[in-house]
Amino acid sequence: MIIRTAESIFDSLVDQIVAGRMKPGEPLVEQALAEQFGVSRTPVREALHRLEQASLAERGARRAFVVRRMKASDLAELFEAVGEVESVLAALAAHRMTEIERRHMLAILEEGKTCGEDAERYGLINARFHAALKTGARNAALASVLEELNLRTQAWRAANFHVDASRLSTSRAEHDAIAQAIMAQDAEAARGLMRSHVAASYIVLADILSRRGA
Amino acid sequence: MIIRTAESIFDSLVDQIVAGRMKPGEPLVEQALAEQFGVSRTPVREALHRLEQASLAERGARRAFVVRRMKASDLAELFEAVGEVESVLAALAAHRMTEIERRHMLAILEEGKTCGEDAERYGLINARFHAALKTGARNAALASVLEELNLRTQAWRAANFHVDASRLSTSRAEHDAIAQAIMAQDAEAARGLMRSHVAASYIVLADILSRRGA
DNA sequence: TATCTTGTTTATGTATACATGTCCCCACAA
DNA sequence: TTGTGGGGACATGTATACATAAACAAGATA
Repeated sequence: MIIRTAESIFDSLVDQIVAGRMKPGEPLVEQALAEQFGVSRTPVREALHRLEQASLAERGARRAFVVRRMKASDLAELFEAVGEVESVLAALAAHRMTEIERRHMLAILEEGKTCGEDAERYGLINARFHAALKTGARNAALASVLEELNLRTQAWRAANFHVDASRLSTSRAEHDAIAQAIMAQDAEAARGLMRSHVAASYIVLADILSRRGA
Repeated sequence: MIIRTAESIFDSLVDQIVAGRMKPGEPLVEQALAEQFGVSRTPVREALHRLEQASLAERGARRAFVVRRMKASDLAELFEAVGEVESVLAALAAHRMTEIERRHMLAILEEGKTCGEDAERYGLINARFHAALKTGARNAALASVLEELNLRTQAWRAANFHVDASRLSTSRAEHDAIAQAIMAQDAEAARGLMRSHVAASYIVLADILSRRGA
């Protein structure tokens, strides 16, 4: 990828952080990044500020930016927030999805069953399922909020990619249950199921992290 | 206020937009604002980008920034989002507030009853009540999300300040009901009551706006 | 008359130089 | 030994000049 604009620099940095190639605490110095990307400090500077607002970077020593460090409790709060917002979207989608959207949602899940144990491919299907709910909820403000929160969680999801893999069949079953509730237009059931779904994936992730720490 | 830094420029612009002194569609030109504030374009530029991220500004003609225009449907979505997030916070707070926090919350509401018809003073009490729930929910991620959403609604709240006034006694009763649910640790009741509470204030606001439009 | 081209205007985007601020470290004195 | 003050390094903050992109208008051409 050729880097020219501030936005592409932002995207590139997000990629590197989310993919775990830049680790928490690692310094993000304007001058160094500017030379690395072959541009001046100005666009790099803008990218770093956007990173800070996305909670992917924070101020470290000497006011310099560093890749954001997160405590375990921060991660727990973040996943709780994602779970709650996704739950709301699921509940709204239960009432608001059109017939076409419902069928589309079911088709996505069917496709997910053809993935077998291919975790990477299933991950894409998973994303499409959640995207379908986001659209079906008919609320751009909540959708943007969720995207912002997800940006933060992805740093962990990527670093601990095998969470999805270990939960693959469980996750499929949970998705089916959520879809069923939505088809029945049972908003409260959809909400509760989605909350459990997100919480379950968090628990696996937290377990992996704590084993590493131990 | 003396304007020197990018952050204070941002704050100043937020104030002017939120207070309705800058109206939707009004252009925000870097050069003009720089001269007005007595600084160079650089800090103004940074402030404008932050405004865009806060959804208070958007791109208009000639790629220039303008104060964000909102359609009625956007406003409805926004209030729905606020209502849902506040509901979640209320539900979490029902389980998590300490005894001290609960007493503090009740004290705030008692103080609200001494305001009489002083809408401005009651507005402050109102803010403190919602802030107490935000703290009591013990989730910084959700709290920051709510703050961001509220930043957007305030542009309307300020312009239509008398919404609070017209609903003063009703609002008090709703707050009492929410507090009661929280004291009883009834999360689902708190959630539902809070949702209605926000929806009710939106309905009044929308009514005022549609009368103006008519 | 319609449209395509091109110049001008107006705004943002980027590069570079300089200003400011913070933290570290070490000298030096109580 | 410890506390304190100043110099220097390093990183961000700001000012200014130049580059670029998009929209509008005027004029040439079919």
